[in-house]
Amino acid sequence: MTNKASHTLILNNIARFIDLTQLEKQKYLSLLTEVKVKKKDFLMQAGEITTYEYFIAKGCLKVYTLDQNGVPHISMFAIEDYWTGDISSFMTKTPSNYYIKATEHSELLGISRANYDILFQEIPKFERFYRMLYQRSLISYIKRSNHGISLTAEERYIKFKEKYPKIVNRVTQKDLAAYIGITPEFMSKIISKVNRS
Amino acid sequence: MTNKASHTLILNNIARFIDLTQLEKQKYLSLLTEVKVKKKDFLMQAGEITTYEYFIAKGCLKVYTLDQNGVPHISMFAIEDYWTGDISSFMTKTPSNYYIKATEHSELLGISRANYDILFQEIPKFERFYRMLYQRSLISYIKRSNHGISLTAEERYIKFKEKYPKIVNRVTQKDLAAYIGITPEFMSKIISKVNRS
DNA sequence: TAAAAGTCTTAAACTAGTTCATTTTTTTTC
DNA sequence: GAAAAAAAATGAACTAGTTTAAGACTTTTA
Repeated sequence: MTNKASHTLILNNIARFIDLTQLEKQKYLSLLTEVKVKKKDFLMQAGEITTYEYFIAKGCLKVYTLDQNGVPHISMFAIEDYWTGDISSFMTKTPSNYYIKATEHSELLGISRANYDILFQEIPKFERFYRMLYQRSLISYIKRSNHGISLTAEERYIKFKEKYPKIVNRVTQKDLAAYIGITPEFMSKIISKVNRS
Repeated sequence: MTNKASHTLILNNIARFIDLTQLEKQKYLSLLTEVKVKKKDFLMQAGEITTYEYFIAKGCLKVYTLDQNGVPHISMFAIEDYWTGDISSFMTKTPSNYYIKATEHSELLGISRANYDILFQEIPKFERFYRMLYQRSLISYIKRSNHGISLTAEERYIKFKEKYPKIVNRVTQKDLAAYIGITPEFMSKIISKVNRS
């Protein structure tokens, strides 16, 4: 993937919510850093203070925590045209509880915390962009937190397939289980049951 | 509660993130509507398009959905100094799935969708305010959705008590169960177990 | 391309949480 | 302040999801 392709992708993503002049586009792109992550490599690990937020131009990553027993719980899968990172660590400058690992070779555009602050000073329109981006994420996390406490595992799996048809076949069943919040064994049973019926 | 008290409260809430001039404060307050809700009355019901977002000056409300079986699932309890509503319905102008009911006599300040749009035109600083407000909410919902799939009911109850000590004694056990995501019977068992130990 | 490592499946025994039914306690209402 | 309604407690029978273990299949690596 050339520079150009990832730049087009991120500018289109931003154009959903705000219009930028040519100059603003150039300024914005100049604040970004290109990052490549090989499959199975970490973009970040728990304990670190996250100094970047990322846009995914290509690839797939999983964002997860490990509980007291070392069991992983996946917060999100991030694919092309998604944003990821640990917004809590990024904003509060405190150590993260999250790991972000590439499940495929991935190409990202990152913005540092310093540049994120500069961005709002130089192009205040970005307050609106992030206001709308966070608003949308909020809506989907509110829904997800409700599903977590009100639906059965089978219902959560069916919802996931409906909402993320592109992701469901791109990740392992084990990772899907860690996202749905069940054991891989039970995930296996659910999938064979749902496919049977 | 006088006008003044609720105005002071909401202006302080906003001052956490942005500074307003006297004129801006007046302009902002002029865009708000006072609403009172009696205990057990609805602020809104599923099926309606939500045209207001609310700041709670006094009281306590529960935001919940009903599932296929008519079982309630509480998304949040909103008390003084919190914001509430259905951000999804409010933004997309589509019918809500949520009910909001006062569990105590409550006094709110509401902003209509029309005034919300005017607000950003007249005082663009509010983009920043909402960017930061949504960012914070997002952080706490990301955490909550993780807890829903990774913690036991007892652990979720203990976390809730730690995070919301002011709310835990203000709502019924039944509503707490609907928030934690378990039956009232099992909530009762957990509470007697936790208090015993 | 063989070996190693990881993933998926299946099944039996187990546990966290539900359901249903009944009684006691607290809150609401007239 | 008595009666009615709602909330909380308790217990027995049940079910969704876990644990442990073992074998089959697939992917990665040298």
